Amino acid sequence: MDIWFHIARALDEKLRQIAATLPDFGAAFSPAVKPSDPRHADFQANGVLGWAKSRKQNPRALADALADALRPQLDENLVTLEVAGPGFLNFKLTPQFLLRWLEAYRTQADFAQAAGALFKGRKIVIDFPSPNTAKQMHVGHLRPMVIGEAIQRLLQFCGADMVRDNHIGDWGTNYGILILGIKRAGFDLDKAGPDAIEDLERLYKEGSALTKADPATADAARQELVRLQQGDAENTALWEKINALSMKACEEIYKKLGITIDVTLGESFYRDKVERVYRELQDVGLAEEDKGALIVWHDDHPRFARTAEPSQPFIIRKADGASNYGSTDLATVLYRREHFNADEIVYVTDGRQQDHFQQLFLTAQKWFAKKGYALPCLRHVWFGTILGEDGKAIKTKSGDPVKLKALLQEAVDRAEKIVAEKNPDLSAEERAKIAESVGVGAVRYADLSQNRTGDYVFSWDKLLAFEGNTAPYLLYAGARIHSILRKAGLDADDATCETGASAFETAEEIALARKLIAFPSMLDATVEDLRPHLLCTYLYELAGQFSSFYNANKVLTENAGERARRLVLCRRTLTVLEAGMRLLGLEPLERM
RNA sequence: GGGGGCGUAGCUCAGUGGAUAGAGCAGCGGUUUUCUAAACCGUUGGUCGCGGGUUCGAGUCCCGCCGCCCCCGCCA
Repeated sequence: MDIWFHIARALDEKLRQIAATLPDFGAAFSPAVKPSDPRHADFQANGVLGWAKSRKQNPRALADALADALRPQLDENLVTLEVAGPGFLNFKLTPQFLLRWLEAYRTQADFAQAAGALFKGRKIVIDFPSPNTAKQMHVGHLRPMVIGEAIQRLLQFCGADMVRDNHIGDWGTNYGILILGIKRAGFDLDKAGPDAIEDLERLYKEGSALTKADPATADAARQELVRLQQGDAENTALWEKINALSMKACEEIYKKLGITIDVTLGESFYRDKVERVYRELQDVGLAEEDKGALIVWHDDHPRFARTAEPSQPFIIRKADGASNYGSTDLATVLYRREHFNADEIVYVTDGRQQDHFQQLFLTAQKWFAKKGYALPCLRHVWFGTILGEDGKAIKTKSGDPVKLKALLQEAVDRAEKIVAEKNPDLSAEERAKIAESVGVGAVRYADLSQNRTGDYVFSWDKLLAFEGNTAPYLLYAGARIHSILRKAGLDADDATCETGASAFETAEEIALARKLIAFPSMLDATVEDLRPHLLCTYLYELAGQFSSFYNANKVLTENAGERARRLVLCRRTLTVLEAGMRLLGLEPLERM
């Protein structure tokens, strides 16, 4: 019998094959194998119940028949099968199976190779973090960065060929407002100091307030944008300087958060590519002029049809002739298809843009179909909003949101204090490194560990928590394993210490081993809907199982077989824990 | 009005139609001459917003309400 990497999938496949040969089942039967509550089994198949019901047969009898047919193919020294309750098939893995699995899949490379079959060779362009430039990053910018980075790492781990494209907002209305503000204030960008980004932000904020209060100013700002988009020399020069300043500020944050970016092709990159969009969409009869704007209706859609009330057209060119994000996003889909040969495009943005992306995807779909272009799979991976104390989205207009730079610095400072207290013997250099990993990791993990579709209220305590389901808890478990290996004088890469392992015996050993073999099923679930918090939950539970094991079972004992098998558990926990943490963007530590 | 999200322990949140709904924090009580106590163990705490329905089985699916947040023509 093989030691399958993906146990649930293998059992599911076996049950399907057997069922196809049985008179009461057939090829249409779906076993529905999934990880089980460990109180009952390791994996369970529930498919028999629904199948029996729809055929008005006794589920228990059918389950027995299926189990009896499969059992001869299973080595009972490795996996046992029982029928329980109304007709659950319960698979229990023996301690021997657990050990053999952990011996078969040792290194991060083994795991990556096994997982890499999922998206083998698939070209995926991921659009993140894509901020609007010319503003300093605040806590509201945290989510697209940390969620996007985790997702791109997950997809790559699963074998995808990634292009990380930072689609910055460098061509929109915000530039009109900012350019107007700079001109009116007589602000000289060449003489700007190191905090120039703060000045720009102030000018933008003032300008933004003015445009809301005064229609004439709003119009003036739009005119500045039109002039920029038409290539006006003065505005272009200003635009370039603003960009340079804001890119510099962003890159500092990207570096701190370990954000991977391959190309930065912002909206401005598509300024000479939107004409083709206007032309082709009109040629194929998708776009039409309405009140001076160019718009697309989707009459086959209940909300985006021209007859819908209220109407919600997809605007791809504004009445003043300027492009908007409809135009640039369409041009971007085409470019990603033609230039990057994308099989799939993943957009990581705020959930408030769901309508926009639905309209974008519908439009691209019809446009590509009419022109005979191959349509990439388009996915919108959206996330909830970080809210201010007032329960409203954090925005510049609602006061001064906490700057991301300051938040991260505060996190690192707090972590450093704790490191100094817990481990005073460390060098200043190592203390700083640990504080960086713990502090930044805590902020990032606090965001990632929540279901991405929910909103949450910003709070220092939440983002700077160091206890419970947090990054430091995971980092600490890893550091302890390194500590054991150090104590035993073992090289982390040398597996010879695992030789001669005896079968797992204690409840803690078995619980930890079971958690480890659940990694592939967890990865499936995480990648299916791209929900990093499932990985967080898993790692937290894994670290918890390890901590219980560590406290109850001494690893470095005199009994050679016991010591070897516990080292297998330690080393495999380290492999999975560190691989998982890196997928989330956390930097594992050897001591803390 | 239409669409989306959220509502689970005092607080913050997990929960793939499956067996007795779980964590953390807070509270209470323990564990260290032994591989890092940033830890571990025990314990208190529940009308899963309300009402129907589907199902062998519903926190989970469907319908109707209630509450909060977000989006709905020239912002992105």
